[in-house]
Amino acid sequence: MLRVAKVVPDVTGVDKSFDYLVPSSLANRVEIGVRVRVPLHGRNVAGWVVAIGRPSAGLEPKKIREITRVLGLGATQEIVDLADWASTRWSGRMRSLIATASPKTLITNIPPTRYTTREVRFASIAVDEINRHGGGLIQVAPLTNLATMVCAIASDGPTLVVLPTQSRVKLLVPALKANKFSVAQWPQDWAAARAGVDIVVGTRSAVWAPMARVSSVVVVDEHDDLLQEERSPTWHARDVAIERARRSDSKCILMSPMPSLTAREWAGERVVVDAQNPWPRFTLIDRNLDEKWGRSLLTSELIEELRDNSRRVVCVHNAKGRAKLIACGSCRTILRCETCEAALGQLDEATLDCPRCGAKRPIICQRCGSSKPALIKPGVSRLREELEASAGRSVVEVTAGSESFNHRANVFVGTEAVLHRLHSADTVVFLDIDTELLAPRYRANEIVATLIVHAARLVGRSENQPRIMIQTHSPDNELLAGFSTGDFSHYRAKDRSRREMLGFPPFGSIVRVSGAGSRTFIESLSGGLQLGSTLQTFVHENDSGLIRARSWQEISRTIAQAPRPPRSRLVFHVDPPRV
DNA sequence: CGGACAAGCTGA
DNA sequence: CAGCTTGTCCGG
Repeated sequence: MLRVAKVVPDVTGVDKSFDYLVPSSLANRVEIGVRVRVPLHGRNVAGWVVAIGRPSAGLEPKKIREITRVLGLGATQEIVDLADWASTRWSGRMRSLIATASPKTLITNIPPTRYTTREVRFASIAVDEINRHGGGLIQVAPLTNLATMVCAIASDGPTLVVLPTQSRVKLLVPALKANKFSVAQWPQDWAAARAGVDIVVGTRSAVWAPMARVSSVVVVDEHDDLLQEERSPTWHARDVAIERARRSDSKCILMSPMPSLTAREWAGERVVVDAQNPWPRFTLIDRNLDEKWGRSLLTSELIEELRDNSRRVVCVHNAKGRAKLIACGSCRTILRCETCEAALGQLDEATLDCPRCGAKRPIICQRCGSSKPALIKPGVSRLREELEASAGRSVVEVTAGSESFNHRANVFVGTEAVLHRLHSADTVVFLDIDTELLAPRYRANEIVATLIVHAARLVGRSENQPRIMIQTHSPDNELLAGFSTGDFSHYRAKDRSRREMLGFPPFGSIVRVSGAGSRTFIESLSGGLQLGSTLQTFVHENDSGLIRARSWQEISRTIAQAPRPPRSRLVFHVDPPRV
């Protein structure tokens, strides 16, 4: 019986596999996942072997060409299968997923394995408990020592650790090595990871690392949206980790000080709270109470803090992409959507509309009934000068773009980048958390939580009464209230029921469709709705649009089966971080 | 994607 | 009808 290798070409725009004969000279090197060179349409292209089997039906045997060369190692059977699942889950192409798992340079040899045997077994009560559950969610404190916990997990077998940022990878790797574990940093130590080491560590792409054996897959700060790929396919490292562990019968351990709803739903009863280090002290500042309400970001409490020369203060103000807020002209309440609480935008003279869920209502304040709106747009250009004037000491501006700045200064102001660029502070002040909180994203809450976790870590090492100050017009917001009381149960219940009602993930699935032909494509879907379908569609003016359904399976099936309009180039963003 | 090829258009 | 553009299809 004729056997062929199915090859996915490494060519953009080609989304299928092609059959090739395996010449006997290469027979011992051609296996699932390897990178090969093949003739395709008169060109020689690289690609990956994704299966070995019988030729596709209807293909004339004499048309089948031979693999030209084996270039090097790529993915493994496990990763190819996982990529196949993910390409369905996020309606994307195999190519980008397998490429993520492959080495950036040609690698042909696997070095010897380096599993160490240790006399010391690292212990952690939380890890022991999560191991008894066979994996789950560890709700850590923001300052929990990560290396200790990973050492305990890795005492149980080869471990894959996924972190949101490169800076945390760089901190963790030496700490693990210091404890005599063999560590491969992804992606630079690709060969070592593939061969087998105690711990593989990397950012989100590491979840695709081919490894000889895995006994635990750990996702650190699983709430962080950096774990999701922005471009299509919009795979999320947390979800890939869960599936990878499930398929390989290993443990998936999610860690976060502010677990996402998805993680909590997945874990169910398998939650361990590790709260050895508490959160820093939170102060909510109600901007509504300030005399110069709505104009100045400088509340009296902030000014008091700035004038205390013993404190190193970091002010966070996300100026980029900030939306205008509409407030009530008489009672000063921010006009919000009654359904989902996002800040409303103004559609025309008389109508407000919700950029998050699409609800519309006349301009009437939900609190006092006034129909007189007022626009708030806090000035940003003079913010640093204003702070400096109030503080009576120099204030340094830090942005993602600013090359160097004076680290010895003691008051800083910047966008959220300031939280990453500095290493210590006594106080972090969120000058205006509302623009984040009320942003038209269904995960706005989680993004705010991520910012506050960063802040907690920044002040974490302070010996000088670390604190986080949050200026807001919405002090009753459940999330903010949760931070100030330490009790998030109310927030979680509300967040869950709101998302369930609106059908947002994980209680439903949303796809943004863009690219040529998306309008036609979406309209054809809504035309042929079948009985029992939960599909909803919406087309924007710019021809991109949304498809929603009760599950990603229904979304995936619909996208796969629906005919593509001619000349279309559709791009799907499934369950993206922002809609 | 990018090459092949067919169909459509133009000017002599 | 050669020479060119535009659109569609297909690759093993």
